[in-house]
Amino acid sequence: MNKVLGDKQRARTAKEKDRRRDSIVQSALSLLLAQPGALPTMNAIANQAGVSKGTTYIYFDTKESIYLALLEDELHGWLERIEKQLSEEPSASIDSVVDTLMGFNEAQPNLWTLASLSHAIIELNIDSKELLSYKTKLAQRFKSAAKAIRLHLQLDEQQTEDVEAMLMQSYAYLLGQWQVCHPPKSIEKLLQGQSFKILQPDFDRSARQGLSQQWQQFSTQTKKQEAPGGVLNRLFRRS
Amino acid sequence: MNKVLGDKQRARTAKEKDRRRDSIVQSALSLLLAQPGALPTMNAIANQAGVSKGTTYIYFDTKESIYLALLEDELHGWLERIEKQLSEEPSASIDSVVDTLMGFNEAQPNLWTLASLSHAIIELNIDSKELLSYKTKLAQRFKSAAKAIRLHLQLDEQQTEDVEAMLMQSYAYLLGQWQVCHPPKSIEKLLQGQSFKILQPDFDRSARQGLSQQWQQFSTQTKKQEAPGGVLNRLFRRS
Amino acid sequence: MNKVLGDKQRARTAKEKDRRRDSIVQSALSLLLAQPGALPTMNAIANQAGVSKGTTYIYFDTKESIYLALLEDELHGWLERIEKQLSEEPSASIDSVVDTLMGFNEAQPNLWTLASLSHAIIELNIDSKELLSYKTKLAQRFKSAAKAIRLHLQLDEQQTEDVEAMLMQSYAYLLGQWQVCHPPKSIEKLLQGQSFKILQPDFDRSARQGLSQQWQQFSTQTKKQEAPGGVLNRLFRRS
Amino acid sequence: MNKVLGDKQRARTAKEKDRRRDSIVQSALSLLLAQPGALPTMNAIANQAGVSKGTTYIYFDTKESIYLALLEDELHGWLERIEKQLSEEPSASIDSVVDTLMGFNEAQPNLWTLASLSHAIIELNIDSKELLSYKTKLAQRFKSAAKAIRLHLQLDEQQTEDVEAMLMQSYAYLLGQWQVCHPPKSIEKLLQGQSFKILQPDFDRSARQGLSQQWQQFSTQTKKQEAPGGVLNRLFRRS
DNA sequence: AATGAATGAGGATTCATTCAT
DNA sequence: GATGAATGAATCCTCATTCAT
Repeated sequence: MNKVLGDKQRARTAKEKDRRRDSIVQSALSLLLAQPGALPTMNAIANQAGVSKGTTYIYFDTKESIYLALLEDELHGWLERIEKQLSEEPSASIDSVVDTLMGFNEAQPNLWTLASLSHAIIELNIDSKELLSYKTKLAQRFKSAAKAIRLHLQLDEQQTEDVEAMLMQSYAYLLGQWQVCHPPKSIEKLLQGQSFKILQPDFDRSARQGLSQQWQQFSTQTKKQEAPGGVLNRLFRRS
Repeated sequence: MNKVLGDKQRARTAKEKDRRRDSIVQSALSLLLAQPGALPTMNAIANQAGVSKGTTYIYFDTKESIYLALLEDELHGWLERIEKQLSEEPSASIDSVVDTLMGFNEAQPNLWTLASLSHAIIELNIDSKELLSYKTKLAQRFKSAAKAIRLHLQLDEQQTEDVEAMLMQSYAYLLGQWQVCHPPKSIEKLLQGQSFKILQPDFDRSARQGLSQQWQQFSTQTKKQEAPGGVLNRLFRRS
Repeated sequence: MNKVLGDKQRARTAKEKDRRRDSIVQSALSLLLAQPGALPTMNAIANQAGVSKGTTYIYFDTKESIYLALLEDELHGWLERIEKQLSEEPSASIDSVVDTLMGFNEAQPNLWTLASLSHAIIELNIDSKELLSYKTKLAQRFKSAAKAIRLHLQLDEQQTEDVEAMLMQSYAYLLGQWQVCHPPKSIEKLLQGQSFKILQPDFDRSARQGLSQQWQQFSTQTKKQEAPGGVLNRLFRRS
Repeated sequence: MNKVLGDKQRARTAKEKDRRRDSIVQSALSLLLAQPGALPTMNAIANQAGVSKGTTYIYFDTKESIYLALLEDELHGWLERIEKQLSEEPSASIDSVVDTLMGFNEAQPNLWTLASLSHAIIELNIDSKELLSYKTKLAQRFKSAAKAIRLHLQLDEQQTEDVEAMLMQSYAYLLGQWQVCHPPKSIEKLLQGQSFKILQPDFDRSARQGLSQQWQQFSTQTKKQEAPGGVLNRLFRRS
C-alpha cells in the first residue's frame, strides 16, 4: 500500500492533496502494469492507495479520469523533455532528434502502455468536456515540441506544419510499434520461436530504426526542396 | 436481422454452418461499426443475427473469438491481396508497393478498426491456445506477403528479414496512425478547428505519406549497401 | 421464500413465466409491507423470490417497474370491481356507490400503500415511455369505472365529465386520507393519545364519511340542475 | 449562493444563527423546487447556502430535518393564516371558509409540494422524538384553526370534533388532489391530450370545487341536526 | 462555530456464459 | 443443433454522516 498519509489522515494543504492524488494515480498505474488488460477497478485502486472508495471519487470524477491523468503525465513529460533537450542541444542532427524521441525509455517507461489504451478504452469513456480540455493542452504541447524540433533542425517557419506532421507520424509509429511488439503476456513465451520473430520484433531496436527512417527521409525531402548545398547538409552528418 | 436460415432451422450441411457462422460474424461487425467503443454484447449480436444466444456459443467459444475471426478475415484479406497483387505486377517500384499496402481502403475498410481493438481488448481475452493458432497463421501470411514484396522489389533472399521487418513497420505505422486520426466520435466535431489539426491529421493522406517515407528510405538504404549502380536503381523511378 | 418453481428451474411456458413474474411482484410487496419506507432493494426482492438478481431483470427493467406493476394491479383491480359491481347492482343509490368505492378494503388491501408511493417515488423513477403506457391504460380504466357509476346513477351522457371528475376527487381524497391516517410506525403508538386524535383519524370511518359527503353533495347539485321532482330524487334515499 | 454571512464567518448572536439556519432551509427549498424528485443532497444544500457540509449538521441533525422544518413552516403558516383570517372575518359563510383554506395559493405556494413528500419520505426518516415534537405542535395548530372555523361558522363547542375532522378531511383532500394533478414533469406534456384529462385535472379548480362540496355538505348535515330555521341558515347564503 | 476530507455501506444494473429441454 | 431462462460475479458510483483541526 502506498500510504503517504497515515490511515484516515486528511490531506489539508494543497501539497498534501497533491500527494494523495498522486498516490491514487500511482496505485492505478502499478495495478495496471501488474495486470494488463482491463483497467483495474476503483475498488482495487482505492485499496492499493490505502484510501476508501469514496475518497478516490473526491479526487477523480470517474475511473477513466485517473488513467487519463496518467496518460497526460506521461505524454506531457515526453514532449516537455523533447522540447527542453533539443533547445539545449547545440548540434543540429537527425540523430539527436531520434535520440531525444527515444528518451521515453528512461523517463516515461509507461508512456506506450497507457497510450495504447487511450484509443480503445480511455478516451471512449471520458466526459467530452474533460476530453476536450485534455486534447487542447496536448495539442499545445505537441506544437511546442514540434517547434523545438524545427528550430533544432534550423528549418524556417514555413516548415512548421511539416515538422508537426512528422512528429505526429513518429508518435503514431511508436504507438503502433509498441502494440505490435507487446502481445499478451499469456502467449509471450510461446512466441519466442524463430517462426514468430516477424510478429514480435524488439521494440527498442525497431522503434529506433523506424524513427531514423522517418526523419532521414524527411531531411532528404526537405533538403531537396532547398537550394543545393543549403544549410541542411549537416543533417546527414551522423553524430 | 441477417437471417440466412429460417428461425430455429438447423444448419445441417457444412455450407449451412459456414453461412450461419458468417452471419454471426457480420452481425458483430455491423454492430461494432454502428456503436464504436465497447465490443457489442453477445445478446445484441445474437439478436442481430437472428439466432439465440446459445447458438452463438456453438460457433464461437467466447465473444472475443468472434472479433478475432473478424480481425483475421481482414488481416488475411489484406495480406493475401498484397501477395497476389505484387506478384502480378511486373514493374518493380516503391510506389506500387505503397499503393498495394494502401489497398485496404477499398477491400478491407474495417481492418484498422478491428486491429485497433486487437491489442487492448481482443487478444487479452482470448484463450491462449486459440490465440497461438491465430498468430501462427498470421505469421505465415505476413511472411508470404513480405516475400512477395521482396520478389517484387527484386531483392535477394538475404534481405528476407529486412523486408519482413519493413512490412511490420508499415503495419505498425498504419495501426498507430489510424488510432491517431480517429478520436472518439463524441468530440470529433469539436476537434475540427485549426488548432487541433495537429492532433487529427487526415488518415489517407498521412498514411500514404508515411508509407512512402518508410519505403523510400528503405530502398535508399538497401541501395547504399549494394554495389553502386546496382539493380535497385529503378526503385527511385517515380512511377 | 416464494418458490413456485424449483431452484434453478426455468419457466418455459408463458404460464410459468407469468407465475415467476408474479412471484417477484409478490415478493416485492411482502417486503414493502414488512418494511415501509424506501422501496426494498432488488437484492432483497430476488432473495425473497428465490431467484437471482439477474433473473429479476429479465422480468422487469428497473426496480420501480416492479412497484408500478403492483400499483397497476391494485388500481385496475379496484376500478374493475367498481365497474362490475355497479353494473350488476340494480338499485341506484349514492350509498351503493360509496360502498363499492370502499370495497378496496377487502379486495385491494394494499392499494393506498402503493398509491401513496406513486407520486413521490415510483412515478419519478420510471422511464417516460413506460409511464405513459401505464397512464394510458389507467385513464381508460378510470373512464370505464366512471361510466359505470354514471349509468348506475342513471345520469345522462352529458354528465360524463362531471362523474369522471367526481371519481378522481374520490380517488384524491382517499389517497390523501390514507396518508393522513398512517403515520410512520415508529411513532404510531405515541400518537394514540387523545391530543393526537385530530392528526390520526380512523381511516375506514373517515374515508367512508368523506366519500359520502362528496357523493351526497354531488347528487344534490346534480338534482338542482334537473327539473324538480326528477329521477334523482331516489338518490337521497338512505339505504 | 444565499450567503447571509461572509464565508467562514461565525454566527454568534442568536439572530445570526437564525439567519443562517434560514438560509439552509431556503437553499433546500430552492433546490427541491428546481429538481423535483429525490430530496436534494446535503452537499448541494450546503453549496447553495454557501456553507460547508459540516455546518449544516450543526443546525440540523439529518437531511430530512431540514425538509421537516420547511414543511412545518408551510403548514403552520397555512393554519395560522386560516385562524387569523377567519377570526377577523365577520360574515359567517361557507365560501369564506373555502376561500381561506385555498389561501395557500398566495401565501404557501409550496405547501403541497412538501406535504406530498411528507408521508413517503420525510417522516419516515426522522428521529421519532423529533417527529413527535413536530406532531405535537402541528396537532395544536390544527385544533386552533378548527376552532377558528367553528367560531366563524357560529357552531357550538359540541361540534368541535366534527369541525376538526372536517378540517383534516380538507387537508387530506387537498393533499391527494395535489398529487393527482401533478404528474412527473417528464410526461407532463405527454398528458396534455384530451384522453388524459381525467388523470390530470386543474388543481385550483378541482381543489376549490372539492372543498366547496365538503363544506356545503357539512353545513347541510349540521343544519339538519339542528332545529329547523336555526342559526345555520346563513351558511347557505352564497356570498 | 466552521470546515471539508474521509468514510464505506449500499444499491442498481450488466452481461458472458451455462445447460436442461 | 437450437433455444433462452437463469445465473451471479463484477463494478461503478452515491451520499449521509463524522470528526480532527
